Amino acid sequence: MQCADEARRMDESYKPESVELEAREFWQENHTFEVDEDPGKDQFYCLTMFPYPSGHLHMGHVRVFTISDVIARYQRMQGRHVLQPMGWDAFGMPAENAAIKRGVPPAAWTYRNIEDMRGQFQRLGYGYDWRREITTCRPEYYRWEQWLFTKLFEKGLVYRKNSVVNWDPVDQTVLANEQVIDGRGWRSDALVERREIPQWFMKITAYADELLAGLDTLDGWPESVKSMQRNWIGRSEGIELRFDVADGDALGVFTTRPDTLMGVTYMAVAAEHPLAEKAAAGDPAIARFLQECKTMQAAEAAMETMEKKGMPLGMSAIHPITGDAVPLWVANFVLMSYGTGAVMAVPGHDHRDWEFASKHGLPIVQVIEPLDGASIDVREAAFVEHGRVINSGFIDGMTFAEAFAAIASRFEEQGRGRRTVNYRLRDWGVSRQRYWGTPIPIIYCDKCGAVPVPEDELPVVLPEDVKVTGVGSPLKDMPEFYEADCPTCGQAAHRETDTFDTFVESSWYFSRYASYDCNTAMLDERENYWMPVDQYTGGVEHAILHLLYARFFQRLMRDLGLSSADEPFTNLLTQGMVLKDGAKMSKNKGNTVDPQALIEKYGADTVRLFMMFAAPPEQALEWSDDGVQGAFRFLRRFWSAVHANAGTKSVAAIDTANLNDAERELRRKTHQTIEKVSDDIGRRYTFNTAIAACMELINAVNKLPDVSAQSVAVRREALDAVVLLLSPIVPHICHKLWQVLGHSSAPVNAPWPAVDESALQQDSIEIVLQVNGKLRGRLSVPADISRDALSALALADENVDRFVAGKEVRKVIVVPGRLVNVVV
RNA sequence: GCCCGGGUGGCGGAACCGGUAGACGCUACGGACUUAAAAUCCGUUGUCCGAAAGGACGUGUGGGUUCGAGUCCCACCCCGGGCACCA
Repeated sequence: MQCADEARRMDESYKPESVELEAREFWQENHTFEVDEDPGKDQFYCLTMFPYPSGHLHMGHVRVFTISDVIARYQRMQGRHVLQPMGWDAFGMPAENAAIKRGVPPAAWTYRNIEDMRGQFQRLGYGYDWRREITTCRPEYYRWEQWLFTKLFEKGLVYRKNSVVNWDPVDQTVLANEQVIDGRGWRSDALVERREIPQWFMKITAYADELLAGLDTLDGWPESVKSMQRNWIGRSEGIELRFDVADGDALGVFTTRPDTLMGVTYMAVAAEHPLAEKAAAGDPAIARFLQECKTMQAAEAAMETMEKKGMPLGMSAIHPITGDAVPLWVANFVLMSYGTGAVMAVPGHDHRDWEFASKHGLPIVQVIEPLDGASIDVREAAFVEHGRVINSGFIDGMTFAEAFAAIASRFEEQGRGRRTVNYRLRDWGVSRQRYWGTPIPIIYCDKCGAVPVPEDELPVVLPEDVKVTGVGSPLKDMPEFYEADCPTCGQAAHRETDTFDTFVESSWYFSRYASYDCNTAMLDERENYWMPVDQYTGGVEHAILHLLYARFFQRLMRDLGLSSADEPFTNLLTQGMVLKDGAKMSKNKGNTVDPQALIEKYGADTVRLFMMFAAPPEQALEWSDDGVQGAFRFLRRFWSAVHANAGTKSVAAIDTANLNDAERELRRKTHQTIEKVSDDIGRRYTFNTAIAACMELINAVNKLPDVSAQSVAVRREALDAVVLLLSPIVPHICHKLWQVLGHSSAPVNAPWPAVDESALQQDSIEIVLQVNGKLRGRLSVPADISRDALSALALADENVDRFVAGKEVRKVIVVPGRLVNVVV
């Protein structure tokens, strides 16, 4: 007897490892997640931002891939034909750093990491079509990227120009912003210098207006992301005008505030501006200042927070209206690469100009007054809002728009300026002076210049067996790589040794999953079946760069006839970070938790459940070991609740007319839960509240212990529902429990449960009673009660009466189905 | 500095359209079971006053709108993400 009990208990106890293996084998044997194009089916493309193969899975990965997998599995149960692929963003700096540290070539290190991580992903039960796996460092992938670049070259959408990099004078190498710490090289500790070198650019600005307008069509994107992109593109209407400089030079500037033109009291140019260099030639102090400006980081954040410095150049510009002399300064915060490298300064009506003027004792003049006539003093603070023009001669009294038009027309007549649109967005510099990246397919010929590598010579293959030292790219020491014949004239030439920014690979991989094995073109007609991505999920840190570049590439591919979609991602979900002790999990901080160890201890379902339960996906998630334990406990309760109710072979049909109150209430709860979970997973992506609702339902099942046939049937209905509702989140345990409940199908292939509206009906509802907005009582009333009857009942209530107590009732507010508020 | 978020019990969070603040879970405490421990189950758990009934206070800070504000408006403080070569 005891032995039999023991045996049954063993059988019924939850053992994640075997349960999860069984489910995984089922999916694998049935090729469950392998999908091909089927025009008769409603397709759904569910994609996660692919990972960099760092070698170890971290909690951030588990979180984002689980979110996406839950959505994919839910959509599948909705009857959609779901594609969920996976791949590797395999080029990047960490491989070079590992190579320097350990002497392993980046390629070998990367491939090894991919093997390790693929195994970990499979253990987590994600429903990927692994046949479509993409690895960006493989020539069969990047050859198409090289091909695209040569097409863009032909279309004039790429060009070469000088631009600024961080130069480490000791290591003789270019540093990434991340490698500059407090203005010094991370390895050499040398003061980093700004250096201009020729680099390739893609004309993203040619698409600025379209990228901006496209945001209005992205109803499935978070407003915050769209807003960040709008501000990043930074479209502004203004005028471009020319200030003459004393001895024949001219200074072009752009302004969005021509109405403040009479308030210009000085001009500032960048250190690299020709006028600054001209002044420096005759003045050692200016030359020293320009030299000082070179030891400055390229990052905008560093620039904006540094001390604003400047000095007069001893030259003047001529004000285009008054003809007055305006002093010319050089300033470290004006950048040669932004706009014209010069700004007109209006300290009375611009914060930064005001600060600089105050510091250097430059005059501050008021030329705008507030429309409401409020009194202001520009000596105290800049007034930056639009207003009415004053102290400005022919434009006095005008509004912003009137003054803008008047100034623009005058300059256009004089040929001194014109109306124009300016963008904050700059063209995308794609050259990197690094080895581990896609070779830029260009050959430099002394006679023919820069020549794209012809299609039949692609791919330009990156040699993988190299020694990385950290000083320059190994490609520069490999004549077998860089020696080439000019494709045009055939004479000896040399190959570009720079590689692409790794953002280039991630700007089109989503399309390639559809045409993953096509070796005759970048994309084929299958692209049209899957694209655009229905649901894209990834870190909010990619809100601007990656997502903007991908939107740009989508348009490039469209304009080359490779795709018909304007936008690559219809719906976007940005997930928050995983924190521990309030800080981002990172190796540096030593606060990481290894997902692998947890999976071994509790199983994949527990880890998935905790991740989805601890916080809604967009928020930061605080790690908690106790919370993981709690998730495991819940799965055990879930397991035993199902087993406790699975004994009866045949379950009676539910006779809805003959349920007692408790049974009817449990049924209502079952269908309320189906309704809520469908909305939480399908629309709101609030997986935490979906799980909470399922927990409540299981608690309610356990509280209905009656063994009558109808009670058994109602409990089974609830458990059938909850197994299906939780199956996208904890798919392995649900796969097993579905069998335990006597079903021969698998939840992954089952339809999503439907709500029985009649089960939701309620005869009486609870109404809250308030006096002056404070809760004073509750009332159970018929669901269809009239407003007047409700109002009368409320006033008659003794709790309400206690607080009304003879005072005059001024108003009674009735919110049907919710509350009555008596105002006295 | 600029752009975008966030701030609710001891903790993670819930409250979806301005209508019961604290669902669900964790922790802690009390109890049951056990020779014992673990596991499990039951109960309590925002703060203060009160024996209780009940009351007052309470969503970063200060103001405002409203019958009613965690939710809307204004100002401020703190924390996080991004700022173009980390991915």
